[in-house]
Amino acid sequence: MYFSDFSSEGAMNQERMTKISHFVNEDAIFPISTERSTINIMSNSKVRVRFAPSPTGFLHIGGLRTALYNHLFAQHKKGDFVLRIEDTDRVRTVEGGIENICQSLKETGVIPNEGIWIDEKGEIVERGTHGPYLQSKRQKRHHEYADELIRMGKAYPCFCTEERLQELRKKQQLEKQPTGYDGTCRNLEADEAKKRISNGVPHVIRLRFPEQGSVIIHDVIRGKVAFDWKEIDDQVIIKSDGMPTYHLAATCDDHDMEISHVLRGEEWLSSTPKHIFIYEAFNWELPIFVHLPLILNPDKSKLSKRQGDVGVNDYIEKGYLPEAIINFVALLGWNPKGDQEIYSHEELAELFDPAKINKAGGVFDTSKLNWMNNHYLRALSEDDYFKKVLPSFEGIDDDLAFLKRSALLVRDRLETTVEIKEVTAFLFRAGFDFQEIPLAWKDQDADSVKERLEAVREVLTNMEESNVLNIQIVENELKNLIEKNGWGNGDTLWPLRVALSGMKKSPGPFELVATYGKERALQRIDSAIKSL
RNA sequence: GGUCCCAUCGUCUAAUGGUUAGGACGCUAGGUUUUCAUCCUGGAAAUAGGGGUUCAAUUCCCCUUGGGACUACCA
Repeated sequence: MYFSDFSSEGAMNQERMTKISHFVNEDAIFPISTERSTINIMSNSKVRVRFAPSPTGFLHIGGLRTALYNHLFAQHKKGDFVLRIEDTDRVRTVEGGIENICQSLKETGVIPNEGIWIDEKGEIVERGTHGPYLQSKRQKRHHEYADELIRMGKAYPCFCTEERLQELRKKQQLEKQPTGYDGTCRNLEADEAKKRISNGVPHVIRLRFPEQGSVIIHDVIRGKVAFDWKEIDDQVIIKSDGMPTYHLAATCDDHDMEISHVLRGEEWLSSTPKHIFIYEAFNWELPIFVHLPLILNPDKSKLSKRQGDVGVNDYIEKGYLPEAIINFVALLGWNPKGDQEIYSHEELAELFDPAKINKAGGVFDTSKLNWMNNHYLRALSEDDYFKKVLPSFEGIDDDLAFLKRSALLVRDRLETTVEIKEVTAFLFRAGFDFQEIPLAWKDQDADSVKERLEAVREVLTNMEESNVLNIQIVENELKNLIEKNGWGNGDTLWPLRVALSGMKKSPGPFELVATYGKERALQRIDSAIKSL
């Protein structure tokens, strides 16, 4: 069985198979006699998971992790990973949201094999046999399900106005009462309801939850979680504009798309009873639920803008490598055990196990991401490194070879690709102010500095260009010079380094010489000598 | 207010009914070095509190405290 290695809950599988009733004394709770729908699906042995974001904003780090875990699980199980877009909220939908979600997933390598995707031309396309995957296109189906629910007595039309409900809520809050729908339309006569509908009275459709008893959710991460029905509000499933709400749409779509495992954020845990109610009403087989711990701001609230960048594209633009982002995000809430820190996407897929996901939320703290990004930057081949980093040099200098040497010079100390411009700026500066940064080492006098720099100039002048570009040869030559004259490293190398960098702290003199090349290095040294 | 979830170094985490509670990032001290970074070697740093169960609890149970999510005709 595909769920057999959820090692945590052997019994859970048993229960899933025998399909326990979640209702207590069902007949008493559902007095309206209905035929139970029997749309049983065959037990699907293939793992099918989905990431179902709404295009109400750009893909953020939390969404990426949810998508990634779905992806890793699908890869691990050789199952399907579906991307569905939940665009049922017309007012909050953001222009370009779908494109951004697809693009961010694409750039980080979290690629679904079914559903919505973006092609090379940037066009949104749909792939797969369970479509449409744009939720708004499934409206007809959602209405069929809603009608069926009404027929079964599991849902009812509600004519309460938003204004009245808002006032009700306000009053409840003021009186410190639990907020919730007061059930005004719950027991409306069928004839009366029909009359109002045909008269065009605006209405929504609500689920009719049991008034007593409880539901138990079996969650892979959290085990059994119980809710009392009486705490749960009759949920709107069709809005007055005819659009379904998440609860109906996602549940029905998951079923229609034969989703076997629902991996989603923990914020959905408390509405899962509503979804189970729908599965039960239709006698559908439940998926396995995996509610992921939240990713948190530094103050431990749910991750949000306001407290820093959270968009995946923000991090891409800042110069974080996809491998680093994926590695970091994967380990935020899950860990394959052991002391390893660096994992490739393939390794993650190989090792991924939902049963080992943490319960507690995790703070998104970028300091480790920086370290990781530096690690991946250093692991890149030179060519790949140049591809990532050279665009930041646009318009700075025409000498490509020099730019490449400059990029290599600072590679080890780079945390993100975009900071390269700032870190290498001194290399391209016209001249330095040696009044500010002393060329002299400790209490060295000016004559000594001059002597050393002139000697270095002579050595470099007599070297072949190709040798000047070789760090090791430069080092050998200059160390010979120092030894021959009985000088100290400090009183020769410090002035040289400052002459070349104009800074107290910089890369070493040998690598600087080799980065500049003969002509540029000599220019720097000359101007330093002149300043003395 | 109600419901539900959660709790190991600052952060991400590992571990077990018996451990000097491990690793990583960050911080920090020293070494290497002309400076910085790298690199190497150290250091500080955690089981929220209180009750049980047990020979033994950080681990299992309960309570408290703290944090969080949800509480929409948003997802």
